[in-house]
Amino acid sequence: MNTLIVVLGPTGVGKSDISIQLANYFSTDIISADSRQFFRELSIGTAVPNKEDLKSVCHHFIQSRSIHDYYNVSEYETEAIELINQLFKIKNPLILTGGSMLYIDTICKGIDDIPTVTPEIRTEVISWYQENGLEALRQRLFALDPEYHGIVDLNNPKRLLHAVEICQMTGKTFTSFRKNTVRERPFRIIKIGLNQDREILYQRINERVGRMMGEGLLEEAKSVYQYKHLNSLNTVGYKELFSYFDGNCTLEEAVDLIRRNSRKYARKQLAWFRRDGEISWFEPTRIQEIIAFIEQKLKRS
RNA sequence: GGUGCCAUAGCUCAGUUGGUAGAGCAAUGGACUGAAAAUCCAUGUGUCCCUGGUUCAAAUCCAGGUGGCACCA
Repeated sequence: MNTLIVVLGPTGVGKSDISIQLANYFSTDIISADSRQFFRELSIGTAVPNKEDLKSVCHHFIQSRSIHDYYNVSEYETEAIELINQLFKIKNPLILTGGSMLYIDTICKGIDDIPTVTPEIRTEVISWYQENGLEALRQRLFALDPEYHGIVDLNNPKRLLHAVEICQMTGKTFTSFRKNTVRERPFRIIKIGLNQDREILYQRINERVGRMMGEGLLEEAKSVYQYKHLNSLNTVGYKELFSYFDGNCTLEEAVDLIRRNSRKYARKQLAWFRRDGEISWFEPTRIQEIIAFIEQKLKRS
């Protein structure tokens, strides 16, 4: 049976390094599950692997899109699963790595079939919300889909907006699309989680931000500043610098904020991964242990 | 050496006329189905610098001490 090795962990823990070592060891490719490394205009701030690494190991879904493209997790699922199935014809195991929790879960378990919202509907619902406010949005959802209204976080506008969009567009309830069915994949999945002492992780994150600045993150952010409204640029490392360009803070404050938001992101990732009982955790320095663990699992099939 | 100001949460500081303390930041936990590096929710016991004194009651008033800052010698 084919095997997908999923390498996951908080930002800055060293997923890329480990993945590249594993890819070399197993002579295979890496598929990215990183919702920001997709974008070719962003490389320093998203910490894409360096050129030599990209040359030595074949990476997929790295810088394959533009920040101007609309993209979502469902499209990613379709494309990535198709690619994985293709690659399994010639390579096994394959490696999936990245920090985007929802994207990883989508590859492992699938996601319900919900229609993609058209730009017209999205614009309409958002502007309606901006005019009428959160309470009105809640009421609109209650009228369209009382069941979802009962379970959704009523303080979270994005959740409410999406449900309303779907109801509005399809004439059906959002609930009717939410089946929560786990899709069986035709391959086995081994989840390798990387984590380390919180203090060391934070130190690594802080240092990495400094390194990014040294590599020219400021210039990179400047080059996309005019598109700052794009969702793809609502990203740690960029939004803080945009705020500096707007004159809302000093450069030093912006860089501090990047560090802080990166740390928060790491914590959020860990919170998500904590719920997943299928992950085997390792220190990022223990590459030999990780290889031995995988070898043992592979042998058992 | 003299005078003045300051000392409260990891940090920066609030604390009104005495009634045993609370903001921001940091930190931490949680949620999560097509915007996910997004979005949302929750969490504050700390010798109120120390020792005495006044008082029913002191972070708050008084005295002394210690440390810091400023100014004058």
